[in-house]
Amino acid sequence: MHQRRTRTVDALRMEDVAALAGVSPMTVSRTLRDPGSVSKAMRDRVQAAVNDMGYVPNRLAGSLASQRSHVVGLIVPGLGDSLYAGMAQAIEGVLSEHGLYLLIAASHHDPATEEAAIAAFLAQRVCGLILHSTRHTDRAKILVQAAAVPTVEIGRLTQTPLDLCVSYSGFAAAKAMVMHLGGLGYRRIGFVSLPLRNNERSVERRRGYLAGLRELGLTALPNLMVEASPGFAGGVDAVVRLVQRDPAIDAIFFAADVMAVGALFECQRRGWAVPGQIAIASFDDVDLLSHVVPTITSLRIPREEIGRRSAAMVVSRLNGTFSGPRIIDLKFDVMTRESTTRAGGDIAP
Amino acid sequence: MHQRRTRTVDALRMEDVAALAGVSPMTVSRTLRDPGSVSKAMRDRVQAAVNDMGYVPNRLAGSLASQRSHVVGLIVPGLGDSLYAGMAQAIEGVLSEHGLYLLIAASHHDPATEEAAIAAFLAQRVCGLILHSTRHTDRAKILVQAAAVPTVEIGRLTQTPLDLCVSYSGFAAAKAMVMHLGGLGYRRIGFVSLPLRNNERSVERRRGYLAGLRELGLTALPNLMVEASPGFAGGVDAVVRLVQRDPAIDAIFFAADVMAVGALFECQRRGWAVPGQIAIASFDDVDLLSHVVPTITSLRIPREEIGRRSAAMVVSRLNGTFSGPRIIDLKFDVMTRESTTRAGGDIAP
DNA sequence: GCCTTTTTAGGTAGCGCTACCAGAATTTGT
DNA sequence: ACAAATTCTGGTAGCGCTACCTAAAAAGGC
Repeated sequence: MHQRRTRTVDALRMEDVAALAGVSPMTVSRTLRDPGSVSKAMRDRVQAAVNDMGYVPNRLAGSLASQRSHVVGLIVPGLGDSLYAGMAQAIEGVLSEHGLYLLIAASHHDPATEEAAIAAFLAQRVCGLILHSTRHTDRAKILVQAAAVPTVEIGRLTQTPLDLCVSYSGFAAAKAMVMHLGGLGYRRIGFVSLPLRNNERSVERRRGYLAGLRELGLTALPNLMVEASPGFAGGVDAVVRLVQRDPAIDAIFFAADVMAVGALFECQRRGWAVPGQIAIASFDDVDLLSHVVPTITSLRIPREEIGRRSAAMVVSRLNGTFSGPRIIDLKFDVMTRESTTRAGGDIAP
Repeated sequence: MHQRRTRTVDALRMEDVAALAGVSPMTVSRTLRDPGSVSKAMRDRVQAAVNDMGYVPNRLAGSLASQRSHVVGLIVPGLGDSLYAGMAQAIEGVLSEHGLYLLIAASHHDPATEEAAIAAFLAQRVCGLILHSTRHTDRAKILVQAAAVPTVEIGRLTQTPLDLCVSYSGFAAAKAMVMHLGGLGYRRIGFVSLPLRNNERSVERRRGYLAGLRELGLTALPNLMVEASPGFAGGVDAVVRLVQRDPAIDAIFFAADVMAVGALFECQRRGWAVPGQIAIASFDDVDLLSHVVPTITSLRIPREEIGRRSAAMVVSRLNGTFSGPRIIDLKFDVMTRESTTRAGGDIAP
């Protein structure tokens, strides 16, 4: 029984703590995981030894032995976008309350990248998975199903989730906004979305826009629909193109991101009155929208709640206390603000 | 040799793959980790078996056995803030190129919370640590030092890092901006910061402001310095307070976050000309600043580069290829924009 | 062709922890 | 006070992999 690999300056083991406390390693293990199952005397001795030595347990070993990990994987298109960052924040908050940690990867909207991240996370034996995307490669689906780990999809309300889903209806939201604009009297309502290719969320929102128009009895004019790149610049570009195509346009609904804000600024630069000449509405209620002048009408999406609820679902699955629907459809609100005011905005100059 | 815990529907093990491929588990292990060390014939057989079975290796076991993990821990004040999110994004990008994954926790600016996260991450045996804060509890310092894991601090340029540091000088940056404003002819320069208490970064920036004034031969007026809460609202509040205290104020330097933007909007609401009546300058060059009307002069901070460099340092330490200074002082730029134009801004109406 | 050097494959023994069972200590019932 | 029930603690055997070493196979030297 000779020892091959010589232990050098390695970290402390339970055995070391146990020796100092004068108990068996098992008692140390139990004290750390379930203090109630150990008598007070033992518990105190162990705690003292742990503190004295500065012992940090090895959860890798623990997870391997118990077949249970404390890490949840989250895959979002990217962290740079404040929308995803907000969700991640909410998720992290809930998980940390339950002693769980968050492993994060970016998919960059690419299913193949997502698949690689899923495989890597499952190799790390995550105990749960939260995926923003609802489009996955076949192998990704197989991997997730085989791993049999709680998995929540949050980017879009899908009726066929891998496992669980928490989101809102982008269709209903977009439609509601169009109806709202119609109700205010706008008739030539433009629509700006991110590129539709490979983006179910954008497609869904556009369907909502079209449905809204139909219900209002308006015809969809191809001239009034454009795709734009994300960010402020996309909005700048889109508003200019739309006004060129149809100078009589009276409202524009920007179906993603901060494009609406970029458009507003461009209107200010060009001296186009917002509202008055053009009304502007946005999706995704970022903070900025309620601070710009004029404030921008938009859809308030329950971002934080999606984060919290999805994390909570994972937690309850792990506890075995899960009950309730596998698909949760959260509500959104139309936030009416100055940018769509009809009576001719008398905003301070 | 009876088996206690019955293997139920557990995941595949290397042994299973080895059996199918007709080789030993060791060969499977080597094929997966270092394909070059295995003959082509074996390698192909193993690869085929892995693919056929959909085998996902257990990295928990691998890391335990090899004493090497593939996870880096990142602790930031919060993910919601786009500044931190941008850094996290850059870090994730570099790490994923090297087969490393990112574990994230939020400290909420609290050293005790940070300590807990550090302990948890070390328990997960992260192979590297990136900390935004440079203020740590004593125990946190001891833990990090004892773990002997590459650790980079990125929030502030400290001369006494725990291990490594990548940042820029908040002092120099703030001073440079004040000098810039002075050079443009502004004389009553206000300063707005986040609460100074427990925030070294804010304190450092204020020192830079004071040093700048001194060099300009201006006296620091307590009336011109205020603290404000983060976000747009803080800027709104601060600009109003400053103008009330000293209506002759001619410029305001907002030393954090998006406060400058909030202030700009409030000026627009109140009809205060920016620039003209008040010039506005900001810290942290977020995208928004170059899109608002007028665009806002600010300090471009190398956020992404801090992220990339810090991740790269961890990677090179792990490879053993690390060389170079332990402290990296990245440069910043003063981005001159419309909000501080002196000649009386002739920006399109 | 035979022996030495270089590859390549396999066996064994842990990595540090926890599940499970057994045995010791303590409490309770009468 | 003694047996029975109820704690509590300890030993053993893995969890699934990899480091290390040995043995076999292939390649090279004369």
